[in-house]
Amino acid sequence: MPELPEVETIRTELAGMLVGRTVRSAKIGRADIVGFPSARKLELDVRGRRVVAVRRTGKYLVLQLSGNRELIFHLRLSGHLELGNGRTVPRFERARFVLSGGKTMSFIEPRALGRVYLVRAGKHPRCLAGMARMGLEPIAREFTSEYLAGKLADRKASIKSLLLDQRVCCGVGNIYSDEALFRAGISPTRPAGKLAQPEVRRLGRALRSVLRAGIRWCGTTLEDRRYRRPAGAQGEFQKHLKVVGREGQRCSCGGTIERIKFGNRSSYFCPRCQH
DNA sequence: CTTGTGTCCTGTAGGC
DNA sequence: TGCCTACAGGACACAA
Repeated sequence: MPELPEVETIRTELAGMLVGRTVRSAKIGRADIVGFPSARKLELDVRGRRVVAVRRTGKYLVLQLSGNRELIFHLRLSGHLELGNGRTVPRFERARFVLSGGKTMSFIEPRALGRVYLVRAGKHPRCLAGMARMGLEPIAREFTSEYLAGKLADRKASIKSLLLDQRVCCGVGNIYSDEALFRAGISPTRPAGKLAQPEVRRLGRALRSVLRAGIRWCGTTLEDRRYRRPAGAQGEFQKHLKVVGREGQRCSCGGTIERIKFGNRSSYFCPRCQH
């Protein structure tokens, strides 16, 4: 569930707290959340490394460490990172990093689908292959309507499913894709290749603006999900959602928001605003 | 290559 | 009260 705006919010907050500190120790509480190399190897190899920078690429959070290492997190659906002082053990803590100065960073993941990886900088194992194949972020300068049009051309799959494909535009997930399609006035079920040029332009602009707004409001915290900022605060963008979570409610146009299923995921839209 | 489907994972909500 | 099932969904494996 953490999408680009949530991970970017986490990145900013972590950077202020972590950069310059050294990882004193790491404890993996549950081995299968380590995607690479292994729980034991990660614990041993991360020790003593200094956090040089905190970066983000798509939904991946990258802690750049001294000695040419990257500690990479993917929070998937329910993962989050929490800063603490070492006095308490949060519920669902799967990994803990103790830093110089007594701070701790807990990797909390109730569903255990999120992953942490420790790799040589730039050298990604097979389990991180998706990272190398990611498309441009909609907030990148190079993300033009020509770029988006090229990705959608001749594709028969629905625009909704392609927006979720990280090779098309990375960082977008279920919430922000629905909100962008609403703002662009495009139905999620439309075959991507059938979008007209002005629609693609509108969609590109909508993606950009909705992600920027998500960042500005520090992400989306929905009632039934667990996104929290590392210091514990909630996001605020849920107050600005137009369709997500509003099934059966009135759209500002007077129509009723609907929810449809795409395989395993749901998509919210207004059939009167979106065509 | 493209597209659709199943799988992972487990707390929570809702039904009976 | 308590058990059971469905659901949430990002990424990837896999089938057609």
